[in-house]
Amino acid sequence: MNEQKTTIPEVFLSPYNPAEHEEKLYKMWEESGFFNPDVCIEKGVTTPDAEIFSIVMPPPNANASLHAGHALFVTIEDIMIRYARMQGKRTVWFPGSDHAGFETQAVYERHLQKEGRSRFDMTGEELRSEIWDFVQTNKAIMENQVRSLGASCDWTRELFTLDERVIKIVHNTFKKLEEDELLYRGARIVNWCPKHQTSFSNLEVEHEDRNDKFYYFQYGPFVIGTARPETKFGDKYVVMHPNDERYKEYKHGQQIDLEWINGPITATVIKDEAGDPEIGTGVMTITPWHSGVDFAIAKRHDLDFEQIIDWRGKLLPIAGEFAGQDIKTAREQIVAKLKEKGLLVKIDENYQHSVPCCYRCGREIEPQIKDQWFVSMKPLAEKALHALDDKRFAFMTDRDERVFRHWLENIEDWPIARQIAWGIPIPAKICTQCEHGMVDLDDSIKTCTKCGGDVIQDPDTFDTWFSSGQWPLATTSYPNGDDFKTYYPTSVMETGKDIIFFWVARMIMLGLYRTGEMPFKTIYLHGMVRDKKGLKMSKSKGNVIAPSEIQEKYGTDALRMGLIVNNVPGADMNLDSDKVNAYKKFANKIWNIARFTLDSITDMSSDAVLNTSDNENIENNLRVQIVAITKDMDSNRFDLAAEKAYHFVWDYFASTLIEESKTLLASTDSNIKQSRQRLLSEYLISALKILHPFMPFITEAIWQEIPKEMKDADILMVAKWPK
RNA sequence: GCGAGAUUAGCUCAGCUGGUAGAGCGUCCGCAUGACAUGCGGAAGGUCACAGGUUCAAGCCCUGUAUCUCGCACCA
Repeated sequence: MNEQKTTIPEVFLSPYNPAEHEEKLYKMWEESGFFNPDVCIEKGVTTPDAEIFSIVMPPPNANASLHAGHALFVTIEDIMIRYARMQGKRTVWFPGSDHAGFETQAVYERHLQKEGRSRFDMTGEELRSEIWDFVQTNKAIMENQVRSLGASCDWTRELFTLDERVIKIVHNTFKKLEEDELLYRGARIVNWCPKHQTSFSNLEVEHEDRNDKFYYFQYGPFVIGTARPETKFGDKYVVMHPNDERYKEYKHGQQIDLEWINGPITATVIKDEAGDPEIGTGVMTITPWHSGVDFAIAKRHDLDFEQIIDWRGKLLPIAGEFAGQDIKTAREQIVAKLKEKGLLVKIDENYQHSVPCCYRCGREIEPQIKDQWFVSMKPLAEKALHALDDKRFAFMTDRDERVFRHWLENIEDWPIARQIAWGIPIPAKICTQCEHGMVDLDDSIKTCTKCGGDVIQDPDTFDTWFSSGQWPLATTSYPNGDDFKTYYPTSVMETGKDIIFFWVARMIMLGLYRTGEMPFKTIYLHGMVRDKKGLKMSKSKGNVIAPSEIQEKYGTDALRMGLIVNNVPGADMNLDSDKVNAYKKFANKIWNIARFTLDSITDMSSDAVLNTSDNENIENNLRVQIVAITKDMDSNRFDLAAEKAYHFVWDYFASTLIEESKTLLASTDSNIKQSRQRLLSEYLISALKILHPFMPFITEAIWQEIPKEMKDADILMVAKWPK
């Protein structure tokens, strides 16, 4: 120990203990007001005309604790924000939380189920009110977890997706879509989940590959094939390709009497190009109410529509003796009856197909016809494609751009209503007589504008993604807010690649639609966080890693480093606690570097002159590292920047510089000694700054122990990025 | 069916515009050395999936093959 002086603060005498510092430091940051750019301007940390850097946080669902994916996005975005702030940019990060309509309701329904209750025994109002309370509690927990991760977002600008401001924008968009004739209400095929009793967009439907039986039945003179005999009761149209030579004797519109499941029927021949001669026998019957393809054929030829299966998945009276049966149990019995009647030709036991399922419960989706609000997406998608062509925004990686483009070029209209209580109500009236729907923002419509009949409030709510798609508008207070004028378009949209269509594409389309401008300039999509073996985390596998547990065990800084190093933008990454532990050790290393450095410095004045070799060291070593790391930061390669910083600090600063300093500091030549002290001081200051975006807590904890004369700011968070 | 990505040390993965392979963990040997044993010094371990090609030079570029993963779409 150096006998001359003992300025070393006592905290350094024991290893770095994250739990001791993190909460206090976050409180200090939050109370300093520097998360808020207005305060930064007021206190001279940044200037009003400084370059703008803004991010809208993907609002976590207010229905559960944070998972590893949240920890990843908070880390990446906080790195961006802290880096920008240290560069003196006018920086803001808009936090928020999402009511997550269907998701939250589904979570809450499970709670109800545990209590032996069901939402179907409650009014929408009761359900809404209970979920509201549930969400308030979870929202607070979630926000504190975001804080614990070190997120330097501006809480004074926080927003919830059910706040008035959001609802107003969403309602106005709905109205504008109607005025621009981009909104229509019509009876179309929807993806209906018989369990959740709501419709979904195509994005919410998952396809499960299955091996099922495929049945061939005699249908008059034809043999038809189907995997779903239970839908066939109403089939009275037989479709084939117009050019199929095998069936040229049959004419379009020709009627044929034949025996079918429940007795004789009259079938009509339809020639349509949707009939693929290559599949099965080239002949099919159609069920327009329960199939999108069949629906389209029926529309083209103005055919009848009949519902066979009810909203709960049970057969309707058209099924005769099978009415009331659940379709899952009815199938075999129907086949048995057809066999009895001699109409079963054969069964292919090994038919491979993929079945649409509810992404949440896995139950088979039943296509149904339902009157729904749809948004015409093609005009909106074209605007987005033009913006992409004009390079008004860019993806970090080309592959994201290709995927995005492909989706937009093949976009389908968007059903935006959900039959659930938890969400933003659709401001519309529905006629009880003619089903006509009327947009009504101010509750002024009392009778049907079409038939004069009675109207009721539309009981549905918006698809969560319809409101989330307007999130950048809401957070910045479109259209008149100062934030909108200052921070829109935002600099970067950073979110998971799994929601590129759900969210990113919708924000782009709706943002362009409302403002004519892109909601953001750069899109950074991160991959999924998996467990240490690369498996998807799931409760059933028991491999879910809760960020809070990792934080407690290794510290938040270590978690952040574990999430960022080696994590290539867009690629999935594996979270391994051994890796996080390595960064816990690194945190302790930094701690001891600071201890050694501060202990070595006897003279705090910065006027010590660097000797030639130390000066060269700064120029050829420190500066070079800073430039390299800054370059990685500027290209959003935080994985590389973090790794460089790690090696620079450990392998050079600690292993080389400090080791050689031990002899130099003992020199009797005061110039050598003082020069060395100043060199170490510069290294420490720079290292802390470089590491701060990645490891904000420990770097700030050390910064707070550094004598004022040595530093350019009281709080590291607002110190200047080194050059 | 359309499209994308992956294949590098025992494990999990980096390697940015081509120049004799890197990290973490693990393994082996040694060590109290003005901070740190959450440490220090050292070592072993890779024909960079395979086959061709371009180049003075290829893990990196081109062609093909194999295996795996993911996304989208369709299904009578």
